[in-house]
This record gives sequence, structure tokens and C-alpha cells, in this order.
Amino acid sequence: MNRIAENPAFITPTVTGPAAKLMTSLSQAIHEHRLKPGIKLGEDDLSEIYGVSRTVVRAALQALSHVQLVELKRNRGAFVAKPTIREAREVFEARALLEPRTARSATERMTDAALARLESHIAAEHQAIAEGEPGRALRLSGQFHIEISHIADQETIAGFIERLVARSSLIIALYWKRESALCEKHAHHALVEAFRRGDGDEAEAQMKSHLIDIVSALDLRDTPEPEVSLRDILAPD
Amino acid sequence: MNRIAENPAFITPTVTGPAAKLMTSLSQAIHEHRLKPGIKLGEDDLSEIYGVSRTVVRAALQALSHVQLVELKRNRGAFVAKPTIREAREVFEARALLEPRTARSATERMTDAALARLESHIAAEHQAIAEGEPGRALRLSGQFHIEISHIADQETIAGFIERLVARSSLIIALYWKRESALCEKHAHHALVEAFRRGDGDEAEAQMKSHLIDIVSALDLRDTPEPEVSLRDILAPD
DNA sequence: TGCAATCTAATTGTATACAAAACTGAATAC
DNA sequence: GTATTCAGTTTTGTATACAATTAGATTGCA
Repeated sequence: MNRIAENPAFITPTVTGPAAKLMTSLSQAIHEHRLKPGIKLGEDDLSEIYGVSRTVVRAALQALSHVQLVELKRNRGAFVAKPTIREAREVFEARALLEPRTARSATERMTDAALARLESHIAAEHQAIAEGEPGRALRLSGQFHIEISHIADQETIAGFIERLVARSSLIIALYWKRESALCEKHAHHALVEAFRRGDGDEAEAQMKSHLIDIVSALDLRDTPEPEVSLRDILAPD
Repeated sequence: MNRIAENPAFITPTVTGPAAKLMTSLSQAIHEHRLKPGIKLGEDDLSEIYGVSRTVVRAALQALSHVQLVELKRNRGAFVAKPTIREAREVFEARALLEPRTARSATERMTDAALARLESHIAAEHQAIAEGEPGRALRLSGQFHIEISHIADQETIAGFIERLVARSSLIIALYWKRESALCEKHAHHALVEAFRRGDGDEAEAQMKSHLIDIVSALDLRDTPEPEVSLRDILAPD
């Protein structure tokens, strides 16, 4: 398998050592929706589960909060983040601004090796679906986008896209309408085809419509503001 | 004075309590170029200076590393970040992508109160220059851009712009060619005029050319790679 | 019962102690 | 004279202890 499919790190790490391991593990669990938005991440629990001290746990949680996968509430603890509908719209607006252009840049810088990585990546996605692990498939799907941004070789923007993809995973967990993960398969394949042909216009267009497809599979009507507690609303913070 | 000019927080904080104070103080010093790129931020020194424990210092340093103002090297410590020429180019490419459009959005959402904030902001900049504090002027200049992004009311993108502006400050510290801070004065004023007239096209154009002006005042020829130590280059990390 | 106040348990925030790694510089070998 | 090794010192990494805050339960009262 390729580097990305096997390397579980999702976000370019800003911590190292044991805390990085913990961060990766938590990040992966969040991306696979095993840890759902809103769940509390108690320091003692994590420290016991992973066999490290709270010091390390706190470093990992702080790092995760910086990529907005986790929300830290002072004196209250860490929770898997729950993006609001408004934030969800913003995230996909930002992706629409950044990713199509990035796909074009990636086309210009595409190499055979990079193409092979993307393809084995899609293969891993398919395999995950075939093995009945939709969570892993979703995570790999996000990494596909990140891999493209790295191929484009604009690390600054790639960093932003990483954050947006991470946030998107939480948004999908909260607001996904129906089971339509199948579209991904086709969209990613069409993108790779555009890359192979060196067709930047097509890559940009494909990415644009792919993102629109994802948004259209979300329910972002601002009615329910999903189960916020009084505490969440009224806490002075 | 207005909220921004007085509120020293430069980056939307992800830490709270004493660590946030420390982060703000360091951030401000970095933005004003009192702490120059590459300088070491020893934990014991900071803990003594600020009268807090190393625990708090480390939290602040980690937070600063997440916004790329500080670079953490494992077992070696924290240093004010030193963006490379390549990173510098990327940062201003990203700003060119995000900020002109954001200026347009800001125009659409502009209010009298927001206009007043921007103007008093410019006034504070002038005052800083008049008082012979170019560092403070530079910091305020960056906050002007951030204020615009918040007026545009796209918090996700505003967060990115905050990071880019922060990084720009380091870039300016490293690669500024000559004393041409005066252009800022005019450019910011022209932007505010466009906002006042509600002229989105003009605001977008002004922002675009303003960013080009800044880049053109930088020396980004990739010859000197300013004074990196052998260690920086050869360390396996 | 319903509401409020208080107390207790649990959890987070901060400081400190100890362990491990890296830097310094002098002594030694070549 | 140069390079290398090794001990001592300094600095960072991690664990733990204690303080502060919060959450939940219990009690008291109307």
C-alpha cells in the first residue's frame, strides 16, 4: 500500500513523541466516526487507556483542539467538536474556494508516482467499503483530498485544506442526509482521469462539482441546531 | 480606542487562563519584532519572567507553534519561527487568493460601526508611527487586515487569514528590503474609502494591489537562506 | 412535591519532582 | 594541532502531587 493509506496521520503533526501517537489514534477514531461529535474525552480515561500520563494526554488534546477536531472548555474538559450549520456552510465555501484551484495546480505538477499513489488510494477506499468499514472509507476519502493538495505542492494551502477536510468529517457525521457514499467512488475516479490526461480545466471542474455533490448530500437547514444543552448555550465561557 | 487596537490578542485563542496571557504577550513581542526569528524561547527563562510554572509556559509555546509563530524542536526547545523564502512566497500566494475576495465580502457586510473601527485603527497606526514605534505600527497594520476578514463574517477563512498575517510578520522581519512602511498608510486609507462607497470591485482591486506592493518590498531571491546553522540543516529531526 | 442550599466526589488546572536527552568544555589520543 | 571522548551541566520530557473548580447528590425547608 502507499504511504498515505498506511500512514494514519491525518493532520501534519505539531506534536511529537507519545502525544503524537495519541493524537493520531484519536484523530483516526474521530474521522471514522467511532468517536462522535459531542462525546467527552476525559483526561483520566485517556491516560489509563493509552498508558501515559495526563501531561501527555493534555498535549494531545490541545493539539487536537488547534485543528478544531476537539473543543476545550475550561475547567470542563475536552469534547469532540460539534460544528454548527453555519460553520458547516463556511467550511464548504472555503473548500470551494481553495480545492478546485488546488486540483488545477496538482495537474500541473502531477507525476507518475503521484498518480500511482492516488490510484492505490482509491483502491484502498474501495477495499474498505467492500470490507464493510464505511468509517475507514470515509477517512481515506478525506485523505484523498489531502494527498491532492500535497501534490499541488502548496504546503500552506495544503495545511488549510487538511483542517477543512478534518472539519468536514465532523460535519458529515452530524448532517449527512442519506447513504450516498457511492458517488465518491465515481468522483474520485473522474478526478484521477483528468489528472492522467493533464487536463487542468477538467480537474478544476471535477473538484468543484464533487464538492457541490457533497454539500448537496448534507442537510444544512438551520432548524434543529442538533441537541445543544442549555449549558452549552448559557455557559459564560 | 477601538476593540482591536486595544485588545492585544492577535490570534483567536485556543488556550485560556494564564497561558493565554503569556501567548498574547509573546505573540505581540514577535509581531513587533522585539523577538526576532530564530531566537530561543527557553522554558525556564519564560517561567521565571512571567512568574508561572513551566507547565503553563509549555502550553503557551505549544499554542504558538500551532499558529506557526514558534517552532518546537523535540528535546531542543522552542524558537521564534523562521519562514523560508519558499514559505514566504506561499504565504503571499495564499493571501492573494483569500484576501481580495474577503475584502469584497467585507464591503457587502460593511456597517457604520465597522467603518469607524477601521478608521480608528488607521489612526492608531499613524499614532504609532508618529511616536516612533514602527513595531507597533506593523502589528496594527496586520490587525487591520484581520479586522477586515472578521467584518466579512467568514470566520473559517478569517482564521486562515489570521495565520497568514501572523506568518507575514515574520517574513517581513526576515526579508524586508527597504523602509517603505509609508505605502501602508495610503493603501489602507484607499481600502477604507472603497468600503465607504460600497464599491466591492474597488475594494477587491485595492486589496490585490496592496498585497502585490507588500511582496514587491520583500527580497525573496532564493540566494542567501539567511544564516541557518549547520544544525538546522543537518539535524535528523 | 418542589425548590434551594450545601456538601461530597470527581475532574481539571497548575506546580513541582524526577528522568532523559542534549549541550559544553576540558582532557586525552592520535 | 586536530579530532574524539567523556563527565558535568543545562534543558527538555514526563509523571505525579496538590489546588481549584465543577457536577451531582443529599439535606433542609416551604
